Amino acid sequence: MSEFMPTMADVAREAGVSKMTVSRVLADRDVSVAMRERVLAVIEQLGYVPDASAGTLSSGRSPFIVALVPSMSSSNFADTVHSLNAAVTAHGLQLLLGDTDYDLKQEEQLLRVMLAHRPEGVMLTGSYHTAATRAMLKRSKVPVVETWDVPRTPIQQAVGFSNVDAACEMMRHLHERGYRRIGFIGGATKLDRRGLDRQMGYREGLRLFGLGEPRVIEHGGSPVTMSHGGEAFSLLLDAWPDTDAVMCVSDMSAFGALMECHRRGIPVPRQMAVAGFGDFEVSRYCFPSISTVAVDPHAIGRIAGEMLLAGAVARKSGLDGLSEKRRVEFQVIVREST
Amino acid sequence: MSEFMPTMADVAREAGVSKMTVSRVLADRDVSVAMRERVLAVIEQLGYVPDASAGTLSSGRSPFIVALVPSMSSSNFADTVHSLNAAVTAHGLQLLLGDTDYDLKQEEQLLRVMLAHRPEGVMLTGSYHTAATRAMLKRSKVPVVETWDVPRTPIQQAVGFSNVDAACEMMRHLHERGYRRIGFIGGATKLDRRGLDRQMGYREGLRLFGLGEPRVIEHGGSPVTMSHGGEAFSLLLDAWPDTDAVMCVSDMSAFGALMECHRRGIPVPRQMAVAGFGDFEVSRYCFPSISTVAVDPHAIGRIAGEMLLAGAVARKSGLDGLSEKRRVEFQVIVREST
DNA sequence: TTGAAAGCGCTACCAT
DNA sequence: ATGGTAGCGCTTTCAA
Repeated sequence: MSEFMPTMADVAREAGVSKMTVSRVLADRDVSVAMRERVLAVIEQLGYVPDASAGTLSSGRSPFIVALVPSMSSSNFADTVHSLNAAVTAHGLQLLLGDTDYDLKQEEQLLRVMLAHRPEGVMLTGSYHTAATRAMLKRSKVPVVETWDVPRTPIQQAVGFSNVDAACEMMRHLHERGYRRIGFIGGATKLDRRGLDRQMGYREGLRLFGLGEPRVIEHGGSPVTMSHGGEAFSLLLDAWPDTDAVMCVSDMSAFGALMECHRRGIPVPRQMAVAGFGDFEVSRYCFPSISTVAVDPHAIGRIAGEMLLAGAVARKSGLDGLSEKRRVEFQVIVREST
Repeated sequence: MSEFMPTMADVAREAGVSKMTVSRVLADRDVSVAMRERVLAVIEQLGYVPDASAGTLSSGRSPFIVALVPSMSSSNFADTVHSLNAAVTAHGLQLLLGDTDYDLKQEEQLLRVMLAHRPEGVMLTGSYHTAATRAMLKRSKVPVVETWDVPRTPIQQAVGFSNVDAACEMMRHLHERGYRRIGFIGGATKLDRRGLDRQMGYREGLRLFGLGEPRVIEHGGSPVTMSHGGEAFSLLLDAWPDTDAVMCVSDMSAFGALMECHRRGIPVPRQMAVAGFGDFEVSRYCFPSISTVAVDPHAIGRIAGEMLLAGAVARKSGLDGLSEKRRVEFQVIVREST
């Protein structure tokens, strides 16, 4: 087998046509049926694969949409990415995916590398970014959508919900159920702004319903894990033994807390209520099932895709910076644990 | 603000040097300190971002490693990808990630698109692929590594373990514990070959230890979910009420089965043992904790990265097709559920 | 250490 | 419906 990698010129020569005809066949433009078949046969026979960088350079059109998430292991973000992917793939684009590990500085560096591919759009997670990140995005004129949060002043477009409000709704539910000594467990890291917003919602709920001083345990890094939840719950009980409900920053930690209750023989919800956030699979199927705040990660991904596509069209028409905010619903799902 | 996107030529002119000097500064080649600083200042001031497609086209070197996984939502694959990413990022490469949805035909189509970027390497999941996939890979001469399985005849390199053997080891454990009427629950789809291999291991275990006829429930699609597990477990009890242990194709379904036991008041493991596969977080922290087969997804990703990097070097030296198989350890982890 | 020229493989544009 | 030419922005190669 030859070491040789065929180019469009090879296909053209072999088929006895011009490069342009080959290019048109691949782009599905106007070519006669006979011609198309002849060219396709040669492509097949040679095993020709077009070179994307040449195409991009020549046309000025990139096939990429950049998507930056804090973690791919989180099913929420994985779901958002999956739907975003479906949305953009339908338009012939592909995802260039990056994993920031909950680190804004790393988000900035990743973005710098990825902008070199001149993407048609950029999806970011959250509304907190470095100044350099914002500057790069502004300068590049690329369509941008921030997700999972709705900032007061988005870079451009945004789709998400208020984590503060959502957490506060869960507090309303707990209060209505009669719980009065409610604790909160979340991560120790300042990097997870959505987690901090949820804690703010908890505090707002305390004030709103007159539930006294905060009982907050910050423990563990990002992403929040089940074991963090169990440990944090133990710390919470040490600090405030009379706690009658615990609100968790995520279903993962809620599950950890719930299992710790099992181990200690604490009946849930009779003696201790447990609330989660995110509607992860585990909270629906565990026993007792965990009350949680449900959002639709797929909707976020799908809408982000639509916004980016619209932004790409707008940019081509010379229009500047769409600026739309869209909110997705969140909903307190009451299950057995509260 | 201008609509204009600066090129290397702009930087060069502004700095009063040639394009080559700018290129060298960016590549960190030999340039005098004074010159470097002058150029970097202009780059900063202009907000210049190099164009990756031009660079790729000109140098013939792509910055991409392609990674194709059945699903990003599975934490096992997410972990593998994470480690692969760490390994290749250290060498200045970036991942082009694809999600096949457990569909070999989609794997083929994704690969076709991604080969257009002339990647330096390709990571595949599993050892089953379409003929066209194999042909493309062979022709492109790109370094390839198959993961999560160790095929008899890999396309090139492979890193993984035998799912058959691993499942059989779990059967040995169950047999030693005294269980004799063991069922198996897995997915209904033929697409998950690793799942089928695990079922084969179950059947081999039955024969090896003289445990009678198979009790197999195939239920639900890919990826396997917790709810599939609960439903399949119910079907298993309907079909073979005297079952005393259930081996599950994944920790997800094992957890579903375990929760179904809770609901039915079946004590675990006294009346029913539950075994999983994959050592997911949930199996370690649930109650009772679930015995499982642990593999190291991070090791698979890291080794895959090393193999690909080695393959890229070999290719540059004109060498052809490295062919190495590496096995990672698996281990039966005994917990409370068996 | 720096520069000039050529060319990577493709598509836009204008002809025919 | 098809072809020819120019050029995208960079790196390679060779020269100074």
